[in-house]
Amino acid sequence: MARPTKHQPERGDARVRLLEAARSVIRAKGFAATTVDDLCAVAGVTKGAFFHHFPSKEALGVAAAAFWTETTTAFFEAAPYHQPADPLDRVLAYVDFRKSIIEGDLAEFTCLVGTMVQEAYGSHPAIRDACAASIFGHAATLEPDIAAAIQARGLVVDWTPASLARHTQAVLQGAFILAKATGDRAVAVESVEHLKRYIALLFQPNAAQTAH
Amino acid sequence: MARPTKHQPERGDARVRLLEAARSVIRAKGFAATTVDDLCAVAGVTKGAFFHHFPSKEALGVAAAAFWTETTTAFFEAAPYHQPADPLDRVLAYVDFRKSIIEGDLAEFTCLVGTMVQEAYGSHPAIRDACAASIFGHAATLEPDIAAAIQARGLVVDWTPASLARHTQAVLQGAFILAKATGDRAVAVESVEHLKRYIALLFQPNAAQTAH
DNA sequence: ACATACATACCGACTGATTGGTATAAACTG
DNA sequence: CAGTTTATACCAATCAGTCGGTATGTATGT
Repeated sequence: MARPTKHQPERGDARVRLLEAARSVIRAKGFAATTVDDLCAVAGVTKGAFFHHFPSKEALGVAAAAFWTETTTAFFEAAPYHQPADPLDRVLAYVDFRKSIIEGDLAEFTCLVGTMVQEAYGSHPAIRDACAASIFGHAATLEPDIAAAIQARGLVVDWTPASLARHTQAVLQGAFILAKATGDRAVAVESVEHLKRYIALLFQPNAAQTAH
Repeated sequence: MARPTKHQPERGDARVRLLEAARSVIRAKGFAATTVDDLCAVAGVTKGAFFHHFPSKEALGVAAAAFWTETTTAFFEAAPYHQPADPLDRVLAYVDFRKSIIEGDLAEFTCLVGTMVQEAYGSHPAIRDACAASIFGHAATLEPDIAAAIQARGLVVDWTPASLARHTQAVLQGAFILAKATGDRAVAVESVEHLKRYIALLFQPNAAQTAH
């Protein structure tokens, strides 16, 4: 993957710099409003380099989603929320961890693929699929802990581990939208706290769990 | 509604048709990818008419958000979820109602202002503010019933009615994103059911409510 | 009654800037 | 040298926005 280049020793190669530029610019402006020239300027490359590495702007969108999947997967695998011995504690630690990384600028903590899929779902199926794979692939990593938490407590529930895992992602994506609307991350933190409270209540003994 | 007067011949015809076009096209393609020509074609008017009614594309975005607020406010005021005598039942009926209107095409049940604010929050502050007013104005309509439900049960809680009201909107917005990613509304319905279960658990007697 | 003056609603050809994408050559690497 | 990567110049298409013009209705003064 990484090829040694003496052409521009300090900076990474053009492809990665373009993907990093896409990650930040698209999160701030959206996919459609981001121009190829924007990305070239931020990455410090020319259009020739852009179209050498990506056949089209849409292809860059797909690659940016895949790049997002790679980097976030590594990030969450290395995160400390896997340490608790009890599976429920791991799930709650995940939510706490997600809360703790809501820091800094909006474009730094919001989700690239959640932003992109809103614009791409109708016009760019390839981007939509890459975003869906990213979101639901990440959600799937939560399922084993949720399932183990149910079993450890002998709970009988009318929902599935997969659906709760997806729900956590829905809350996060929605929290990001509200944060963008207010310009304040506090409203996002607040929703994540409601999510944590929900999970705690779900696993509380003797809770009558009926939604219908 | 109102017959066109002599002084205002066919008033609102072109303007309202453009706003209705914006409502559907922007929900399907996003704000940036929607062109003025798109809107004119769908509304059946010319560009001259567009710029007669709106000074800029951004101004149309603001007007579309205001139009969305007007129409949805009327829609929710007329909805049947206000009927139950018990305030908690009204809140749960609201969630059920939101679930029941997740029907048909994605661009028919998703939220215009939630879609727009993602693209506009950085580049178009006027649109962002109009979207924020729409989302949080709607959330605020839930607060009295939530507060009444707390009081009716003599509950002591470590969260506010306003924060729970905002959380309902976060879940809905996030549910729409997941639905756009899958192309299937089922995943959105699923999250709304988790939301309902959460609210039911919050108001269940003897629930130890601690999130921290 | 009638002309003048003005306001509103809309039309559609046009424009200057910008867009995604291409052509081709130069520069670097092994 | 051969292959890969990057630079520069360019293009056709498209974009938001402009502008002169038409049609219709209202207000006012005489």
